[in-house]
Amino acid sequence: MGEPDARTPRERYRAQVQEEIKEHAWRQIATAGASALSLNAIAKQMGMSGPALYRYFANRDELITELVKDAYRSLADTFAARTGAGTDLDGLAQALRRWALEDPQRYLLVYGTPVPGYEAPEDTTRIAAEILAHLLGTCVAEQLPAAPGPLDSHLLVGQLAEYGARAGERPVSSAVLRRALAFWTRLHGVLSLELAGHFTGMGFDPAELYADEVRALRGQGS
Amino acid sequence: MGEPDARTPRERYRAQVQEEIKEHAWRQIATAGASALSLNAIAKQMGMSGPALYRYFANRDELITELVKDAYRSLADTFAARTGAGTDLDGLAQALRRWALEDPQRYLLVYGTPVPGYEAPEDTTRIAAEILAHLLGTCVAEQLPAAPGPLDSHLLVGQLAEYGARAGERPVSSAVLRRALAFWTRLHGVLSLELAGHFTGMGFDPAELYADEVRALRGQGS
DNA sequence: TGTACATCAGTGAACGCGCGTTCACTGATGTAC
DNA sequence: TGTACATCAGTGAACGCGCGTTCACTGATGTAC
Repeated sequence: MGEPDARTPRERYRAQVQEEIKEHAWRQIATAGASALSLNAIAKQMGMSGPALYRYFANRDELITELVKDAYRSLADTFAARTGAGTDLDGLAQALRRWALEDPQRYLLVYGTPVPGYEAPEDTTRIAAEILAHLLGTCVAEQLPAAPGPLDSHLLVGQLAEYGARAGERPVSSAVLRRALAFWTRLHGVLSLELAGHFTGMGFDPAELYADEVRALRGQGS
Repeated sequence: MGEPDARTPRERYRAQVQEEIKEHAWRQIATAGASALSLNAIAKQMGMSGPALYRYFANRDELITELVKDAYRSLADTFAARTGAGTDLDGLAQALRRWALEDPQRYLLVYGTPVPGYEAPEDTTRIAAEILAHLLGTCVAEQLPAAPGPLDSHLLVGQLAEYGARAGERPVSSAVLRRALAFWTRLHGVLSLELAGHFTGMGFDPAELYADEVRALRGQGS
């Protein structure tokens, strides 16, 4: 610990306040959703005047962009930590679920209904692709049973390959790609409905449904 | 045509204006999302003053509730029309996709990220259960390959049974229930990601991914 | 058929509120000599 | 070490806006006798 901090005190302070703003933003999103995010409200909670925030973010959209990027980054890191060692799909799936339940609104901010009028900048989609690449890489490494599907996208394979999705020298067949995408969509299906509260009052445990889907994807059962 | 309308002219007029308000509301939701729905804006578009709308809806929440109910009702009817005759899962799945793409925001309003602060009243969840019951009924009728799963919810089966989910006298096993739920979550997974634009730029056709999932659910391929 | 009354749709003014954002300014912190 | 200057964080007032909602009201439409 204690590699010397190259930043000036001002820069450190600046980064710290910026972080504090984001924390309040997340707390606000957690209670009222992303569309209710208000700069003035954040400022008030921090004991500052509204305009002060414009020292740290050009406008509301830029703050949201930063939150989206942080969310993607956080999930990408979670996946990266997993794919390094054990490389099991099970672990990846459970990590995803834990990450989602840890902060539902964070999950919904990136994978839920898009904020109307907000357009994600290019670098966020790059991180999103990196996340998908981790998934694809793990699918390749685990040699999943890959049903032949018509899905064929050299474009996507090419995009994902940039992020080391190849996992060794095994080539990515379109069947594996299809499998990885199914992995994504199925888990998202259960997760998003659970987070939206669509299973409440139905008398079963969403975790079991989730586990079932993981099992089906790995080839035991359908 | 032409069964006599028991309603008075005033009632007919009232219903007509109410319908017109909803249409404008949908158009607004389609462009800016549900959280941006504004009574004043609707009134302006209709050439009325804002307060006039309070003759037709007690407040903003009641209007949203009505829209949610209409959306559920619409999907339930679509399913009902299908399950009556042919009773095939394929048709049901395609009908769902068509219904979703026909008006993406309508789909997202009921199955997307919940509007923060808005709580769905009991009768909407009843229609939602009816929709699920159609699905379960079709699963039972088609005798899907049902992998044994731990999912067991007499509560849910009981709820769904009220809406004629039993489909003849075949009992609903927990395995079939699990299958029906997977049907729902998997299709929603593909659909919601597609509607949110998460597949754009990836170079494949979401319809194929969707068709793959339907095929897998029906037992050909995994 | 005509009159008296009740019902109800719609208006316009008003209330209080919070929003994003700009602007000119003050005061503290850092930098250069 | 001390002074002169530049940088930058934060303030307070202000702008224009749209929101949901209430209220007292006008005027048209329907109902009862």
